[in-house]
Amino acid sequence: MNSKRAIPTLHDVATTAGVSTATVSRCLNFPDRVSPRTKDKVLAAIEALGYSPNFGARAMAARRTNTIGAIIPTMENAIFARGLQAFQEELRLHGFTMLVASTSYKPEIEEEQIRSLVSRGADALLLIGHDRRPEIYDFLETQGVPALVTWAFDAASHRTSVGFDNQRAMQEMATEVIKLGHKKLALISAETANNDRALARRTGIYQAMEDAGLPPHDLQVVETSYGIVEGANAFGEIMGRGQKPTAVFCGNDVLAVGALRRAREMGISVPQDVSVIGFDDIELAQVAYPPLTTVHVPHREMGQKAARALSRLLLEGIPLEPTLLKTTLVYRNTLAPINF
Amino acid sequence: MNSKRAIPTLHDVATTAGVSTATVSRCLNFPDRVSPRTKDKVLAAIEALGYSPNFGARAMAARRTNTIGAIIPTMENAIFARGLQAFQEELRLHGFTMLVASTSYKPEIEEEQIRSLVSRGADALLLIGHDRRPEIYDFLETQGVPALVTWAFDAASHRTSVGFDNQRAMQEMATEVIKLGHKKLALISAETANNDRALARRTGIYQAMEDAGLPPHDLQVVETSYGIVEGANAFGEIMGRGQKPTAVFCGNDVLAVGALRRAREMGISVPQDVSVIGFDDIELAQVAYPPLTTVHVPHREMGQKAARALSRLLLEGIPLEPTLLKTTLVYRNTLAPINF
DNA sequence: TTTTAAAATGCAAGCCTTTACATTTCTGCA
DNA sequence: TGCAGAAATGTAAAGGCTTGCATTTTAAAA
Repeated sequence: MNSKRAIPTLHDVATTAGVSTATVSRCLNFPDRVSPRTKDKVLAAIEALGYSPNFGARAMAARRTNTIGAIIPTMENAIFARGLQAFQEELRLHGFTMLVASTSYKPEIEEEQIRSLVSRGADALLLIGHDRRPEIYDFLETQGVPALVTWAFDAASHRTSVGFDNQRAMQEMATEVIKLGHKKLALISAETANNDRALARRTGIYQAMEDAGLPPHDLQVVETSYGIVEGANAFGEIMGRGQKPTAVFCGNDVLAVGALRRAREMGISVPQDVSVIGFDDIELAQVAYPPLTTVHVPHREMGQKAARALSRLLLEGIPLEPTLLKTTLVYRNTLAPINF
Repeated sequence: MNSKRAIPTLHDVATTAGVSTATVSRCLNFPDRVSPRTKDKVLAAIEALGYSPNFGARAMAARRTNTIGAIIPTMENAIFARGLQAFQEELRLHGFTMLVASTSYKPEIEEEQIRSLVSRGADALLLIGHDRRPEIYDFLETQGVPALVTWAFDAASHRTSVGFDNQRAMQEMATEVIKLGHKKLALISAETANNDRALARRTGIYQAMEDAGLPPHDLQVVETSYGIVEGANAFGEIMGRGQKPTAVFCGNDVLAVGALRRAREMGISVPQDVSVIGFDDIELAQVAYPPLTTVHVPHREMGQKAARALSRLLLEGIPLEPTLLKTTLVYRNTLAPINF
């Protein structure tokens, strides 16, 4: 039947509409530069043929794609989802399309994905965190693809970032916790290798301890990969040891929710027996039981600002500017003073 | 400085390595068809130049992209994430790359995304649910892009699907609930317009009621959009009315978790005062408090099988085959018999 | 009407790869 | 050493679109 009907091209549309390919192309790209009558003919032909422009050819001829790539560690949880959603929505307003790729927190995969998105013609890239091989940045430079770092902020880095200060945020929280009398602290951290955010958060706690005259060395740290179950196990490990902490920091809310769950299973009351602190303030944090005390990160704002910055750069040539976003402490029900 | 250095092309690599473009191309695509010595030279040139193949040109010349597009309603929650992750992992094993796009549950955006992915050269598409305008399917046919429907199963549809029977699954659950003595039922449903899964789940409950001799008309239905907060509000609305149900079904786990939360806030005990039932069995369901009774959907299996089916089609020409996956009832702590 | 500028349209080159086919270089063996 | 066949490499066309420039049509002004 219709089996081997060839895919319609610009040329087919032009023939059907009785115009040149240039006109069809303009009709698609600059509708006002075409007379209404012609436009109608062309659109009718497009509709009749079921034509769809070939992106590759278009990208090659136009040397841009109106596409921005975002490379995130994982889509499996909400941490990046919300910010990304905002990023996409804002991008859409400016006529850009977002392409997402995920890396499972593996640097090799990240490099692969960066190359893949660049080769797919991404006009710019959104990256998470600063930490990657300089070769990658060189590559991006060679390819002329601007990249914006988010979810972290480092004024020192020459890579522009729109993000927040992971270390300071965690340090603020830790300072508050210490003020409440907690001295025996533990941290369930995401893996710090290749993850500057996790590292910065840990450093923030060390810093707060030092400032308070506590030996940083005393912080019990368990590193684990992402996931509720992983958080639960890490919590079990920590509370199973001799030296039980009175406050357990978690590198992110997902781990914290896991900790909360294991606490319940172990019959440990939060916050009476132990305080649990999260990071990120994703939806999960409010829903957890008890509702989680955590550090709020303005994910939506971050996504939106990142999108604006990139559109401005691409559309108007306005250079990227480092932007520091404020985090806030959200007190809910998992943190209590010691000996209350 | 390095400002206007042009982006390196295959041709540049060829010149640098002192070979023809054909050789460079082969070096990239069929490494064993090139002598080791030449390969070294070429790879060195590629490295030195920071070359990255132009995807568009490649797609155009090769007439395939090894890319499969997935279009999902939203990335904001875990419902699609897990299945998609599995889909991607399996795809990767077969040498394909996944491209994701999301639609915010809006049919117009979905159409746009379908066109966008097709025009980007997706060799095939993964779609959620059957329900869309026939024109879209015609378009896909014209473009020669196979599409596989998931998250739903309809043997009657001529669009092949790898999924589960939403109606039957919900019906089974409802039958059990009714067996426990529940007669006053409510449903917090996702919006059923343009969502055949939500519709099927509702129908499942109606069916179960009818089978049990209950008037389907008695089911209190509140439709709401996605989100924990929305679920909470819907629950509040239902429990604020005169006729209070003894069991509240939820179209998905996210809504259910919202319901649970609001119940707690209202001082309503689950399951003593009211039973709450979810759907999907995402991670959230286990973590909720109390752990949620729900319908388990084999998301990972679905993603994996979909990926296999598509790879087989693209690589070996084996036609897609409808595949029905089994759901199971997961009893946790939010469902209890009436008058217990 | 005629003239003139503006608007609409057409022509054709160029964007970067892959690949069928042609040609050259090896390899092993007589 | 010479030769056939295999392996490696090169040549050049094709693929679909955009866009600078040239040409034609339209509209407005005279």
